[in-house]
Amino acid sequence: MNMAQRRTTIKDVAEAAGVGVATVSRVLSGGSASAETRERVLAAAARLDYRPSALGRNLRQQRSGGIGLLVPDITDSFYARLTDGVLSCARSYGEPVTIGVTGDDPEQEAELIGTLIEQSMDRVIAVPSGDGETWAPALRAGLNVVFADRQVRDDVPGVVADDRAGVRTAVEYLVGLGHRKIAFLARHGQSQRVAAFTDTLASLGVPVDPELVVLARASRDSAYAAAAGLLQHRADLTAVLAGGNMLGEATVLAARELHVRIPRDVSLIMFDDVPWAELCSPPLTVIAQPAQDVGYRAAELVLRQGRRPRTVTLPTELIVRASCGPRR
Amino acid sequence: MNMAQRRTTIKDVAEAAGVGVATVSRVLSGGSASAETRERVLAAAARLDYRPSALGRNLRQQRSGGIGLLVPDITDSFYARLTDGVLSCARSYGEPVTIGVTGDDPEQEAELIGTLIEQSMDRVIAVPSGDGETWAPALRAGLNVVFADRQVRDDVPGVVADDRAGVRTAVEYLVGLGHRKIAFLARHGQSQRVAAFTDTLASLGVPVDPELVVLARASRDSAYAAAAGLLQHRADLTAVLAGGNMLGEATVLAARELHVRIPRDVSLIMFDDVPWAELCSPPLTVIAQPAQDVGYRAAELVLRQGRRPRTVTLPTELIVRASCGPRR
DNA sequence: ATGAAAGCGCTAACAC
DNA sequence: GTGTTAGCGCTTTCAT
Repeated sequence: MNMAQRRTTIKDVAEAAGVGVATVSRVLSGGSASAETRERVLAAAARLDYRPSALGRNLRQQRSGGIGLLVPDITDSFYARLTDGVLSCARSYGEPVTIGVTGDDPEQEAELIGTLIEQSMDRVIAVPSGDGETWAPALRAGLNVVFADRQVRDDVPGVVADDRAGVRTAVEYLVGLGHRKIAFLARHGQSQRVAAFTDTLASLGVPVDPELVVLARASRDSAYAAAAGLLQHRADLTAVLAGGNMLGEATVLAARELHVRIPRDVSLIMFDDVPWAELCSPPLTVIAQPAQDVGYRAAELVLRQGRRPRTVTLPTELIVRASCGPRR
Repeated sequence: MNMAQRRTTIKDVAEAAGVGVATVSRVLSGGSASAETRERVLAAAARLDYRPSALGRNLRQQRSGGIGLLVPDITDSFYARLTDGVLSCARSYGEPVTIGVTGDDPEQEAELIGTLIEQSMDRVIAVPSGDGETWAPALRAGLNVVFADRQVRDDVPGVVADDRAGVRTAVEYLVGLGHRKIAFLARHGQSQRVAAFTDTLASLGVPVDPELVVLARASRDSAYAAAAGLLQHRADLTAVLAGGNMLGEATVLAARELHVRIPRDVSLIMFDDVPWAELCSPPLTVIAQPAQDVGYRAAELVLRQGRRPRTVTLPTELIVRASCGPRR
C-alpha cells in the first residue's frame, strides 16, 4: 500500500484533457481559450480533483500570496478583534494569513519581518512597535506594508481609530463632571493620545500635571504596577483615563486591592470597549474603538494595491456606563 | 533608479564565495564542508545579506514549512490564549503559523483545509468543528494533524483539557453546597462534558433532569438566548454550570437583565478562567483550563514528528471565588 | 487558440 | 569535500 500518493499536477490535467499545460494554466486563471477546450480542461480538472499548487505558482511569481499580520499580543481582546477583521477580509479574497506576535518589542518585530521576507510575503499588516525604524529595510525591499492602530511613519498607509477625538471626548466628559486631577495611564508609544490628553486639558483651562500621565509597557504586570503606583501615590486624583483594556483591567484590580471605590473615590474611563466592561462592577464607561473594522480596512488596503490613501481614521465613541461620577 | 533590485540568491553567494551552489546549500543547512570553505561561504552570505528563499526550498521539498492553525473564533479568549501557545512554540522553531477561523462550522473548516492543502501545508493544529468527518480527506492526503481542545476522532493525536474531571469537580462542589436543580449550559459538540455532567449527578444520587442541559451554538447571541431561556423558564433551578467563557458571560448578562441575583438566587460556575472573571460582580468561580499550554503542547506534537501519543490530557482546576452559595 | 520550452531558487543524487 | 545537474509545479513568453 502506497502511503501518500503523488499529488495531481497540472501535467496530469493536461494529459487527461489532451491539451498542453499552458492551456490548462490559462483556462484555470481565466485566460483565453475556445469554449470547447475550456470545457474539456475544466472537466478533467474536476474529475481529477485538481488543486493548483501554491508552491509552484509562488516560486514562478517570485512572491507568496497571502498576507502577514503582526500584532503585539493576540491575547489582548483589541488585537484579537483586529485580527478577526483582517481574517474576515482576507477570507473573501481566499488569501491565507500568517500571524506573528511581537510582544510590542522592536527586536522581535524585526525578527518576524525577517521571517516574512524569507517567505517572500510581500503584503503585511502590522501594529508597529517602537518608532517605525524597524520597517526601513523591509520597505526598501519593496514590502507592501499597511499599519494598523498606530501610525509611526508617514510613508506607510495606515488605519487607525480616531484616538485624539476619543481622548478629547473623554476628558471633556470628565471635566464636565467637575474633575481637575485626572490621570492618564498610557502605554509607551501612545504619544498621540498623551498629546491629545494634555491639549484638551489645556484648552479647558485645567492645569496639566505631568506626573499624572504615567506610562506602562504592554504587559499585564506592567499595567498593574503602573495603576497601583498611581493610585497609591496620588491620593489627590479623582479620575483616571486608561489608555487600553489591559490598563483598564489593571486599574479596576488595583483599585479593588487598595480599597479605592469606583466611581465614588475615583472615576474611570477605559479606552476600548470589551465584552466584560459591561459585566464589571461597576460597568465601565468606555471609549469604544472599531477594532474589527480597523483590521478589515487594513486588509482591504493591502489587498487592493490601487490608490493608497495616507491614513484612514475611524471614529471612536464614548459609551457612558457607571464608572464615572461627579468630583468627590 | 531601479525600484526593487533582484533579491540575492544562492547563486550569488556561490559566486562570491567561489564555490558551487550545492556547497552553499550544504554549509547553510549544516552539512559537511571543510572549515575553510564554510568560513568563506558564511562570510559571503553575511556580506551579501543573503536569506534563503523559502519559495525555492518549499517547492523542492514539496511541502511548505510552517504550520496551519484552525480555531473556531479568535475573539474568544480561550482560543486566543491557545493560539498564543501555538505561536510561542512555533516561534522557537522559527516556523511561521497560518491561521484561519472556522466559526465552528464544518463547511468553513473544509474550505480552510482546502486552502492549507493548496499551500502544501502538511502540519495542522485544529480545534475541530462537528464530528471529525471533514478531516477524512485531509488525513488520507497525508496531512499531519493534531487536534486541540476537542478530540473527535481517535486516529488523530490531540491535546485537551481534562474537562471530565473539571465538570465532576464542579458538580460535586455544587452538590456539596446543597444544590439539586443544576443546569448545564453547553455548546453543541461538548458531549464529553454533558456525559460527565449527568454521570456525576447520577453517581451522587441526584436525579438528572434532561431539560436542564441546554445546548447553544458558538456565538454570543446563541449563548445569550440559551442562558435567558433557561433562567426564564426554569425558576426552580438553583445553580448553573456554564460550559465556556462566552456562555458564562451570557449567563451573567441574562441574570442581570432578569433580576436574578448571583449567587443569592442562582449559583454560577464557569468553564475557563478569564481575566474578567475576577472583575465581574460577583467574581466568578471557574474551572480554569490551561489554554496556552494546550496550544503549546499541540504545537510540540505537530513539530516533533516522532512518537505520537494518542491524546495528551492536561489538568483543570476549580478556582473558588464568589459566584456560588448554598442552596437558597 | 494553443503547444513547447524556459526558468523561478532551492536541494539532493550523483560523479569526481 | 565539492561541483554539476536534474527537477519540484507553475506561469509566461514565443512560435506556430
